[in-house]
Amino acid sequence: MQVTAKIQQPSPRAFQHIEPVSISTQLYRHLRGAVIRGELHPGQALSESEIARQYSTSRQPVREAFIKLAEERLVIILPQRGTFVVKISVADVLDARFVREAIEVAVAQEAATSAQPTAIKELRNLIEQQKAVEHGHNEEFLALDEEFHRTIALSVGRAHAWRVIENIKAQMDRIRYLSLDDATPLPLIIEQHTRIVDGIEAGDPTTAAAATRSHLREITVSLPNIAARFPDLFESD
Amino acid sequence: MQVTAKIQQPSPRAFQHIEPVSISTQLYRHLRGAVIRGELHPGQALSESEIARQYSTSRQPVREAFIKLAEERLVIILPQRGTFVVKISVADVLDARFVREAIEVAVAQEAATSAQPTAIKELRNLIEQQKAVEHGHNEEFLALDEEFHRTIALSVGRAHAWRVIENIKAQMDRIRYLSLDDATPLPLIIEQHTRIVDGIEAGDPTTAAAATRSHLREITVSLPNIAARFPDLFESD
DNA sequence: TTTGCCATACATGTATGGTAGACTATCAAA
DNA sequence: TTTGATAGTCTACCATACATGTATGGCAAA
Repeated sequence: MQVTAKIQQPSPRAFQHIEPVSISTQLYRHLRGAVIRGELHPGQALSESEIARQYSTSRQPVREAFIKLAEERLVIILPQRGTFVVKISVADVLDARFVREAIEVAVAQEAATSAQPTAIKELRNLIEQQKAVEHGHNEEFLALDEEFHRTIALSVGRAHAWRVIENIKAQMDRIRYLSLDDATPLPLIIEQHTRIVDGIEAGDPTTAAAATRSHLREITVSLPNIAARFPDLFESD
Repeated sequence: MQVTAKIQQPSPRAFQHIEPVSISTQLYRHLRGAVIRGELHPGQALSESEIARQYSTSRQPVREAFIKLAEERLVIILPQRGTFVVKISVADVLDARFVREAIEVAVAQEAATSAQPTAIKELRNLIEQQKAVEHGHNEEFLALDEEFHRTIALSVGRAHAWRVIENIKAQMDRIRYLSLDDATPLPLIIEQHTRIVDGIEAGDPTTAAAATRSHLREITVSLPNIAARFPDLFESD
């Protein structure tokens, strides 16, 4: 007799495959990075066929990459007119920052009450790596910075929360790349990171929250200056 | 002599057009609603060609609608295998709820300090409409519920925050549609809404925050029961 | 000079055919 | 009974052609 497993649907396998990254996904990642790093300028027109030529592919994968970028508000698709890198909006960045603060503060509080020692060790380690970044290697620092924040979120199992933050960060990182040299000094950022971990390790949600809050408010200081320095890259709002 | 306006980029017009909604966008909205309402069952396979036939269009718009749904984690696209309505994951819903609480609590606090009287009037009005919903017309109530939360966010200019919540809500609403009849009683929800507005009107961020928090925690009570009642619709995690 | 029409080029949107990979059913061999 | 090979059929992915709306420059008329 056969045990008939009730297969209600041709549902996806539990096993994961080594995902073959499609062309459209590769394009998406590539273009996303270029927009965030400012290599593609806010306001610049992107052409499906032009990019298809550049990457020796057809328009379709490019088009699908555009759709994903548009979902993330990094480009805007105007039907029958063109696709453009969205200009940065001061109001939008501040709104995004607000959301990020709300989420990360909540995550920090949670971490302070339930983070494992291994996670704290990992965070300390990341801070050491941040200290070791040589002057001028800002991109390297940005990667470590992102990993720091991600580690906190994942340490308390908040993968979804991190996914949301990841999108929001894209908008904020565009600002950081504009002011790589004269933004908040790295030692100050590192000190703020240290205070956050201190709060978490001490099991003190209030301190961890406050440290996270003040850390994430740095951008509100530099943003107006940057907007004034690069008026062409910003929405006139 | 001609005044040459410096047109630096072929940037998009400031004027908005009446957007001609593309087929792929229509499909996206349609399918999104169907997934949230549970008309398309978690785990169910969707086929590009099948849906294209149903809506008398080609596969391409369907495909692009799928991509947007996948970005929202409502479907999962497995290359060369199929596209499936994602099963509901208890852990994911709880994680989404966590994020939503973080954002909406922050918004409520802000509203308590800076909401305009017209906004409060609008909120009171929405509550009255909620009271007027006849027994059994739950979909109508859900729409008013969504408008209530959106109104709070927009009253303090947090459009971006609302956009994030809108995505998150999709996951949570799938649960609500599963338990339309025996979920939290409507009068209780209305009372919670009232407490939130009371806090906002009183200019008391602490009360507004607390009211929002407990309101958004309702789902944690009903979720386990629902998951136990519809095991097929949930990820086994 | 200004205005309005129109040809042209270019944009995204849609339709369709082909390809490679993944699953299933079938059947032969052990 | 179990295993393995294979043909057939499904899928998403990509390439290409066509449809349709938009921007623009030239040119004739006012």
